[in-house]
Amino acid sequence: MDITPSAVGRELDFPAVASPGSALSALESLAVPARYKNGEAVYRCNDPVDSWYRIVAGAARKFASTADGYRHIVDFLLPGDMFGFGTQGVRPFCVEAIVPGTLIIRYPRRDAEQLADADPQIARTIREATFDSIARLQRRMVILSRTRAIERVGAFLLEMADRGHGAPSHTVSLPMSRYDIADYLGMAVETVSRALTQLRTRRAIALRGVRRVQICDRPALAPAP
Amino acid sequence: MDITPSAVGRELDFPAVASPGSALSALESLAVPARYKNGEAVYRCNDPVDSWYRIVAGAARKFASTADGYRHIVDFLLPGDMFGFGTQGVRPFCVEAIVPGTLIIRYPRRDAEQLADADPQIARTIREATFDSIARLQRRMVILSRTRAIERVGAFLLEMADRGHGAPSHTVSLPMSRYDIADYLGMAVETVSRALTQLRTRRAIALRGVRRVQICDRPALAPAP
DNA sequence: CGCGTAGTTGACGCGTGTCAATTGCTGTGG
DNA sequence: CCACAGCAATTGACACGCGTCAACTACGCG
Repeated sequence: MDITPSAVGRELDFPAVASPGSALSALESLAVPARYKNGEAVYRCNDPVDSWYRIVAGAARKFASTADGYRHIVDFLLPGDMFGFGTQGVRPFCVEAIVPGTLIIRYPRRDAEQLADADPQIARTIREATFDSIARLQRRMVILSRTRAIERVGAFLLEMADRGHGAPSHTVSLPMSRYDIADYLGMAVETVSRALTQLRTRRAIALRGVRRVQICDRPALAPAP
Repeated sequence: MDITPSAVGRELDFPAVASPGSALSALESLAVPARYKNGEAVYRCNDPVDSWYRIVAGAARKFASTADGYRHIVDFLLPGDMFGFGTQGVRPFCVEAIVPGTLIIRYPRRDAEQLADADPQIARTIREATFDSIARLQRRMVILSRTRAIERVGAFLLEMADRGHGAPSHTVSLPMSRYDIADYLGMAVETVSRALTQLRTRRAIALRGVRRVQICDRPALAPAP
């Protein structure tokens, strides 16, 4: 169910993201860190929006579930990502840790907003963080619109490779299960598995352990046939 | 696809806030209006980000095109929507008008950012609108992840109905072509057409003209089957 | 009136979802 | 330390929905 101990160690050893400038250090004075078990909820759907978050180590999934038991993962949260932004109302999604010992920092929303109001530099930092998250979302929409399963999985692997901070880009560690990947890409688990083996037989990737992928032929993963 | 991480700038769009107040009227002093013909480009991929935009009348499409001729529409821009926001880098997407005589207002970016830095109220307004934009994008991702064609089309119609400002919510006007809808939902044109006729035979919708849809059975369009 | 594009409908093959069985891995308890 | 339980992951068989190719209709414009 969990990833191998060695992989866990690597994830947890991730250094805190370098804070750009002194602006963020003011924000850091509000930080409230916490650890989460595998599957534990960071916040739930319909909870009030009273905090913003940043993930330091481990991984989490942001998802929506419909009445008919259908679940869709909107985003995977990796070390360095900020999430949970919002000003009022309630959470439209749930967030759960998917790696044991996931470390997440919480910023009380009201205090953070006061800081942003007082310091244009902080406001600008927050603005750019949300810009990043929107750019990521739009890129992902292009990926999701792809109809072919192999193209989706290939693009997903490339996305994870590019998000893997610091690590050599040709080996990707996938902290999430195949089921999570399936709910993320909007397809069946079996199709994810089949796409991976097909990519492997094409020598585009190689599996180093179940949740470690080595990218051998990067252009083969890009959608242009 | 040609959306390489390095090429992706920072861009976002969000609907105009309902309560502009005095803050936004300061922004309005920077406004530069212009009209566009059908298919005319507002800006192109890789253009520098030197302006923000707001659409007043007509409609436009924001899309990415890949080397293999594949095109994906990331967003439809309707009256009231702001778009083209970003701080640096180049445009990751193109924007084209899809209705003749589309009226779009342009805000020079540097001046607008200075306003945001000087006035926390403007910064907050932009920030909140950005959060809304993220919520909308994530909601759309849930729609796109649906595998069934009818569910996608149904959710799309509901989305357009909810975005239809002021108009009675049970009749939706679609300013875009079937091809645009197909590229937006990530499926073939024929499938869009078939889904519409199937929804029509189910008495869920009725076509009042080719691009006017009356919603008869709203729950039938909702994703729970 | 004829042309061009948008839109619809039909036929057919393939890819993907579904159901089912097997293997592999992890953590637990004897 | 081993055996077992339980889940993750893979692989196979099969039906069906969707993409593709094609033909036809509807509408607008010169």
